[in-house]
Amino acid sequence: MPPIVEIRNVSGFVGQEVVVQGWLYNLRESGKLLFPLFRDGTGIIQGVVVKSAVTADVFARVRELTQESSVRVTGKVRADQRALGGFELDVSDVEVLQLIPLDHPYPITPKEHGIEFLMDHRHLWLRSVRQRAILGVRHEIIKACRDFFDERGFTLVDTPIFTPAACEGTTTLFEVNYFEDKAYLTQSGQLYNEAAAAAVGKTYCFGPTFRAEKSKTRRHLTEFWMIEPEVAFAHLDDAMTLAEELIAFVVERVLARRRAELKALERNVAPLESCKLPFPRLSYDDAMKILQEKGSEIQWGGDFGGTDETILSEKFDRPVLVHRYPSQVKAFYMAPDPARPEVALCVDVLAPEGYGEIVGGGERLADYELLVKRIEENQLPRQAFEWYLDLRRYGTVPHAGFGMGIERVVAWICGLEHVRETIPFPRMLYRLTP
RNA sequence: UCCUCGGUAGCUCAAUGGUAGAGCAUUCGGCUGUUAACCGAAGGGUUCCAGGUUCGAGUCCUGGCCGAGGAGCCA
Repeated sequence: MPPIVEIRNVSGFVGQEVVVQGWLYNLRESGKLLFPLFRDGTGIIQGVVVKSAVTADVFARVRELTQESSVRVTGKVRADQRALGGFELDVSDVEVLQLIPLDHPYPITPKEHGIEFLMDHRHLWLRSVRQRAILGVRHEIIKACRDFFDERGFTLVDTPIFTPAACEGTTTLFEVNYFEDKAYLTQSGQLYNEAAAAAVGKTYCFGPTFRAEKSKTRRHLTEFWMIEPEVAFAHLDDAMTLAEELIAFVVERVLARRRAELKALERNVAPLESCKLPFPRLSYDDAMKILQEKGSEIQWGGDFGGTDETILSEKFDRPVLVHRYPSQVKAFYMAPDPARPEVALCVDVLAPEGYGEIVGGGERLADYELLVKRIEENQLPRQAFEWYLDLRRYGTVPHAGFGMGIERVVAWICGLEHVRETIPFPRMLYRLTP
């Protein structure tokens, strides 16, 4: 039996008989010729079936193949200028694993579809060229993040998904029954990261996070993945440097290894290629001046809206770091600036091209008394945070970190309109299936 | 939660209150190099649901369901 070959590897088998296992992507016909397109998850290759060269049985089997029917195809690989990938398969035999019947055909045709239809068929939509490209870039981004931290001596410490209380107290949590108790799905691993940082020095976690906010925009999911580093003895500037180096590393990695996917997505790579270090840094105060000059209604003390973020990011050709927001708009655990206690030692990174905030973080409040005060001011249940206060009772040190939302990074790097395409099975305000 | 828009063939969409249509997909026929193939023919409808107005409703009115875009909030 000829070797089973992945389509992406056929170039090494020119002139040889191989077996390709996959699905029928499309079928064109011209008289006594059939041009079936096969895909196997690694690529697409066009088969050629000449009526006079195969048995009537093989010809008939290929001719009646329906879209996405599963097959095992035997044929000889041939280089051909006319073929899309440069290679074709001269089919000699086809084993049909499943012929999808005509009375319930594969629903996603190679033509246009609306978003509701596609989202309802997300489990099948993933098979399309475009979605596969996005999955590939997402994989590369996650791998790059992990490599970045691993190469710098960080230890991955997983944080829990069931949590007893709000991490930040500001956003809405998903509540679940936990035997006789209530539990909440995590909205950030950060508080646990701070414990881990005191254990291993440099840590990061990577996992799903949940927000029960009724946000309905192109930037929001109710379940999304976040990578969160936390470093003991680090200050705001260290966190900012770490964040910009991470982003630059990820972009460079995708450009180096996923050009084909970016091309399939018709992504203009010029804006990505300009993402060189260092990134511009802007204080909240300076950002405010820019926004007010541009006619924004925003007043000092308020957080930026989506339009404000777009105005700011359009001023630069690479991500911009905005630091020292007013404490009142930031979480209780943010350290105040000793020089100006009304602002927090925090940073947001805004992606270019209007993609908005991809990173949020900063220096944490290390002082026990101040942290107690902030917990009380925010009317958070003190008891739930006793373990967190322990971190300030037993050898507290300055420390800083941030969280980076993977889906927004994928959307930006791929140049997508909406984050719903960046995650295999998006969970949104009005979308829980499939 | 609020604002705006939408729901008609498998899909994408048309249709002054007056016979429900097109393109694509599907099936059949034609073509020995097709590239979202092309050419010809055919089949395909509970117009989201429930009421109401009208001689007559896909179209107008009321309520509901579902979805999309945006706002606020966030990554």
